[in-house]
Amino acid sequence: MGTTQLENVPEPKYWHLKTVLVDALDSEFEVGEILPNERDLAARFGVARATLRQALEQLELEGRLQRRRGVGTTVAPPRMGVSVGPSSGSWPGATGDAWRTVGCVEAAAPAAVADVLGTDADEAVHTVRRVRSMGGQSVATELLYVPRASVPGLPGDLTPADHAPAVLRELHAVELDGDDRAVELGSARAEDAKQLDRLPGAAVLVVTTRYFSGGRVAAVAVATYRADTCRLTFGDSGAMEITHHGQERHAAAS
Amino acid sequence: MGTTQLENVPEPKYWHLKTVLVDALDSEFEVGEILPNERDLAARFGVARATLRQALEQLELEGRLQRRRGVGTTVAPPRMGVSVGPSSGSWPGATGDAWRTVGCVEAAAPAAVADVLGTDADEAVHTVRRVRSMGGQSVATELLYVPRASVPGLPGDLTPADHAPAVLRELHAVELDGDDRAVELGSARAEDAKQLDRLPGAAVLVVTTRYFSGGRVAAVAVATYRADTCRLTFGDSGAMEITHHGQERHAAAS
DNA sequence: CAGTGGTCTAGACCACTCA
DNA sequence: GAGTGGTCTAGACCACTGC
Repeated sequence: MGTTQLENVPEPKYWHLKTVLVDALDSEFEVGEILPNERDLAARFGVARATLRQALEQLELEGRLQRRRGVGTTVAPPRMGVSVGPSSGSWPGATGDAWRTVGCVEAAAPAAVADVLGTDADEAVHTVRRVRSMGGQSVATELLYVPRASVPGLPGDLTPADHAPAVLRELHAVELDGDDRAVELGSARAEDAKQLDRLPGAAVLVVTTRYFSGGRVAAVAVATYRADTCRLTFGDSGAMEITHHGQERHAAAS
Repeated sequence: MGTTQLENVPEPKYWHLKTVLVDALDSEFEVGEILPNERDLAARFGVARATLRQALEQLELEGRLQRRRGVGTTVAPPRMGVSVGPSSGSWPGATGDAWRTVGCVEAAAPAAVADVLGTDADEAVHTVRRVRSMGGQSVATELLYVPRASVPGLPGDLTPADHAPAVLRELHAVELDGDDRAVELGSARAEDAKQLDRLPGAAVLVVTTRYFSGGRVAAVAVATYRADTCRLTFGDSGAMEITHHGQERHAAAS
């Protein structure tokens, strides 16, 4: 037959929608500009709102859009480059680091963390919560787990206000042999989402850092970064520090 | 009034569903076991299929589930730890690295890449495509961009089969000053998705590596890793290499 | 209060895998 | 061809923001 198989693999509508929207974003919109609302956009493209939303969700995941309930959808600025190490041989909480301590409790760590620390699953560890801000917005939250055995000199009677500083101070007295990092995709738990100004379940990059001392894991930090707004940079080697503020975005051909 | 505000913040159904499913996964299912189909699950929980799917999607994103069209939904194994550097001062394609070269073309790089390389937007660069496998499945694809200026000794007449090896060979003759990495969230383009055995749009971790030589960026690699199955590890410092094969998963309390 | 994005429903059809 | 997940629709209501 003469059928030339023009479109045997019709791509999904939301996928095509995405490319149309990306083109529009690149050519007709400025950063911070507000898009028409979802109902209007869906009508304009002749699709159901759910389909339009599927496209918007992916674009938000890719850091191209920012949506806020009750407000609207805006064009997002390029992702920020956030340095996550190596820490050049220093403990967290060293003077001048990018984190702000917001509290500290003593409680059992999650099973996965206790596993890495080598502590018992129900053993209480110092848990310091910290927040990292850049450009006026919170980009990450962190839980730093420090077993009691790693800070033997810590006094027993501490006011809540003194707890976190004391743990960090004791930590700095320990010799740090090195550290180790892993990055994976996660979704924000309710508590983290709140501090990151996102909804629960939002995509986050989870950075797990192991701090070694005396051949053991002396502390573990689990940091969750907003995946929509952050690009994590690992400044290995003594190479130049270019901050890459490209005018263009990822726009590879399919 | 005596109303004690029992549930002023009703969490979404899909969110609650997720926690129920995670508990079930942890207690009643084995890795690789196949779940009931979506229509049955939705009926069992008394929700619409779309709502059930919203929960499954997040669990798949978190690497807890694996869904395959025409087959079913299975319980995923823990994420693989994949080492992504630092490269200990060696170029890509060194003997013994984890990648398999699948082709090489000479074409204009995406704008974002040309920006980093410092080449003209329409300047053709050598583009080597590679694939990384672990445990019998493809976990990442990579495009390595090498400007002509970085491999001046490359002969002009190359068969397609010789192209990639020749580029890598020339590269190895260049002195490598250091490298640099950034990680961000992306979604798989059609071509990458195919090689990763995922659907287009699947969540991926994009690792951008800059290779420095002579004070310039001599090459750039853009690698996309399956976000559902991979945990990227950065083995900084000479610290011990623990491969962390925890029996327990992330299970932090809300 | 009007307008926004977030959640949810109850269907339908399609693309794919495998027996 | 039966059964699976993937896409899509046309509604509805809710939670939140800001005027």
